Amino acid sequence: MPEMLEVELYRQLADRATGRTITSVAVPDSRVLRGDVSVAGIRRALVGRPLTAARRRGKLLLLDTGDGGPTVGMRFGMTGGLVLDDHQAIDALVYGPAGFGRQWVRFGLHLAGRDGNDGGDLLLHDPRRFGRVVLDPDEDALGPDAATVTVAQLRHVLASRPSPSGRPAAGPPLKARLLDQSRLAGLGNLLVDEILWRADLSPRRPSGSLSGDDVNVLARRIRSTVAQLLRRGGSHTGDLMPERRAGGHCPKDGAPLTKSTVGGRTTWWCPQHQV
DNA sequence: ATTGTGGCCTGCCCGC
DNA sequence: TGCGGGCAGGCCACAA
Repeated sequence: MPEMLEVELYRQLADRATGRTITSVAVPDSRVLRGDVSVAGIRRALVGRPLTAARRRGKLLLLDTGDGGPTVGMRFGMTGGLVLDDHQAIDALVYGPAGFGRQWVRFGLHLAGRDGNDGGDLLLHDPRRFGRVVLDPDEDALGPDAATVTVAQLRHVLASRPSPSGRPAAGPPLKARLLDQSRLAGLGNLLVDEILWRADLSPRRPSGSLSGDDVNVLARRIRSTVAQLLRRGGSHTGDLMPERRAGGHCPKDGAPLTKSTVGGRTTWWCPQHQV
């Protein structure tokens, strides 16, 4: 998906619809509901209710409704985008088709403004159909948000249960742990590669092998990288990104980058300084 | 129980 | 130009 930075931009856009009332719900492709609720059910739950807040946890966008209505949870998959009043939060996702296509709208809330006049539409635009809409998602199934992760929280994220033999397990690769949304919410493939590159840590390092200082530095790197790339405008604005390709070199020391699969995802890193 | 794998989907880009 | 293969910022069900 869009990672947490893109979803934060979606949240800021959706926040402009706070105070408007849902007058109808469009579900051109019911697969977006994943069987969690019927089209009729989601209409009953939402029509007539006001949007009261736009929140985010990790990559999950949360739209609260008033008058006892549910919270609408939106996940954006790999190519999902949010459109409000014909305004796109992200002009073109790096791995999605550029621009807007009416045929790629999978879900829509038609809105009325406070004065009762036409209040526009909030649309989920998702060519690849990996996005999902759910009612009242279990927010606590997600770990703490990466934007504000503390050292203590990160220590818990990286900790491994002792093995049956009693000795502490080395744990899965560091990158796999950072991508596990149930332990830490928000980081995706590009952000993790950028963060580990900045933190001088190999994505293959066993997650339980970090020293106290390592964890301290990594927590700071996560927060600062998230903040900086959000200011720059998204997950694809990292310093490693331009070199994340065949023949790419480390912007720090010029070493040829390594490409491999770690945590099930394509991973680029510098074998020279990431250890 | 944790961890790894395949599958879900579609569009784009590259090489033949 | 046309076509096939490989690839993609995520997540979920499933197997070991």
